[in-house]
Amino acid sequence: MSTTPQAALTQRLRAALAACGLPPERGDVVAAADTRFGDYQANAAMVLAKEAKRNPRELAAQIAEQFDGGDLCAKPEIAGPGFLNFRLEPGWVSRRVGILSADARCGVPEAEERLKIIVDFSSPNIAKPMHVGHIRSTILGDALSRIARFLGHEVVTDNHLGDWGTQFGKVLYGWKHLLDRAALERDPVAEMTRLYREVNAIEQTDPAVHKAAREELVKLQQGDPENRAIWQQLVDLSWAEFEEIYGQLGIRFDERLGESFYDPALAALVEKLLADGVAEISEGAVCVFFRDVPALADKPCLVRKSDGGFLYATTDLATIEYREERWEPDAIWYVTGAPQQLHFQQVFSAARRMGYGTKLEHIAFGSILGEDHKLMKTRSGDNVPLRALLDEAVTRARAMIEEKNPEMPEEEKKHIARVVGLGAVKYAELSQHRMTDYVFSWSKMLSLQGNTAPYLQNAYVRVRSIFRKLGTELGAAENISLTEPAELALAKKLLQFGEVVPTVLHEFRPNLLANYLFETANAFHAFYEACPVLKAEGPARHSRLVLCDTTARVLRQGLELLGVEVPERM
RNA sequence: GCUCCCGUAGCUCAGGGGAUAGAGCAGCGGAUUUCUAAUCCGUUGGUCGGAAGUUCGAAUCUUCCCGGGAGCGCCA
Repeated sequence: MSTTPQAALTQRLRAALAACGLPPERGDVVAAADTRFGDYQANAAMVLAKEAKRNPRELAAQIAEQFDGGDLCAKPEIAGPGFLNFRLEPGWVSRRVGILSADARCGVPEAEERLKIIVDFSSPNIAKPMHVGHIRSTILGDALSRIARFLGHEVVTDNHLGDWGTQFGKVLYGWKHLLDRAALERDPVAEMTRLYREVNAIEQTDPAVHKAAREELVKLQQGDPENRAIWQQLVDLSWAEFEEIYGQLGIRFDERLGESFYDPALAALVEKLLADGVAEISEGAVCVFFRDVPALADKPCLVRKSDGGFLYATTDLATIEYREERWEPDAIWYVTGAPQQLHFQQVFSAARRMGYGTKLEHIAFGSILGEDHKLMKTRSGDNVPLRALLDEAVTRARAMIEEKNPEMPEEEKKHIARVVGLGAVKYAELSQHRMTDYVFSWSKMLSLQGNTAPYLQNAYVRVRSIFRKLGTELGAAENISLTEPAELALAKKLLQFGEVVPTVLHEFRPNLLANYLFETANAFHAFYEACPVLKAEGPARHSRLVLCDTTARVLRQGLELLGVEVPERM
């Protein structure tokens, strides 16, 4: 089971084109823009007619004449300037739903070429709380990784922690002079943040402290055992908190090679860049110039400061070097915000200059805005801590359940609140085009109406409710017969799952999958209103049960690819 | 100054060469002895920021302009 309607139609259209003496590879078929015209459409006649200087409608007629739809569809209709419109046969759709219902992959074909992909995402900073700024990277990166894996690619997820850098001088100084042990035990990351801020404030007025903090940093970098041990504690305590959040979100990483991991390689890397003529010394710093790239002509990439220190770009290049040696990947995906576009342009250009041909992708995304349309912040102007945000999501979902189903057992309420609340936050991210700055709204993401996680989860729950009432699970899915418009509309949607999932990776767009799932849930709800299932009899009842079960499986699989769980009841 | 991203219904957003531009919310009008109405059906609402261009065809591609956001050698 890997043939989608689109693939089947494309194959047949190509045969028709070949029979007309036209280039078969031009026979692309796409889902119809408007279902009034049919289920699928081909624009090939218009394109080819222009090239051949022929009348498009005549050419369309000729193609239609040669088109053999078999039991898949009848002769295509010709409309407008030369559209070919295809309508799937209900019998064929019914049979395909039967096959789909037994397919573990829900009709999603595996990628033709199995790629090795490293996905670099989340990357929070040690000694600082994770905040909303990390949420998009984390959720997007996880969803893209899941989808790539499902399509058969070999994926390595790597959390490139911010565990090295100038901030540690301040934290180390604070740790030694201002540490509140009790506070550290209560909330380690909060205490680290306090230390950083406090030292940062004192530094402004006390040059001696500024100097001392710098010295702590230098000692750390030189491998001083005491500072190294404190640093390790900072990392461990921070990671423990991050892991709690990742656990809650159901996200795991194959690797967590932070910036510190690459530090030992930086000096040699810069020397190599100089020796190879990739970089040059300018104003005391080591830079890579891109004089041949107009957009970067006046924007060199610094890899070593005039004081000998290394930079963000240096670490990123060392990271590429390491990943190349260890994994020889086909692609590396960086899921980080749009403001870093210039940085990645530079790093990618430098990597090519170093001779690496790996496909490097910066998967950029926009910002999250508050209700005031400005960058989302707390009232005091700080970043919103991620943990508090996730807790609130669960609390709000809990309140909804409490209102709707107060009699539900405590254990189940808790579970559902988590699944619905966290699902809502994730889905709100993923249903949005990644480049848009979007406005964070609790009421919208938790609404049962519209393109939201609860709406989709509810569709799943409705199906499960039917099977609970039925008392048994489904037997063999044979002799499916779908005739009602609402049945067929839903069935055709389900068959498109295998068409949609692969497109997500073309431009890294999980929102395409989200849109599809929303349309599917919508089609299901409409079917649910129009077609009784348990009250139906004979073949209709059986067919509808299969349709329901397949809907549930597609919704569950689709949401799982987005990292969203489904409850059995809500 | 240079570069990148965004501008679509009152609001939040889809659609990124194809037909009469869609959805949710809000508004208006309906459907409930329920397989969970936590839903569904109907309806009002748009010079797709503006102007040129490419094309049989442009919200979509190109250029310029306007408006908003961001980034641009020694932070990450």
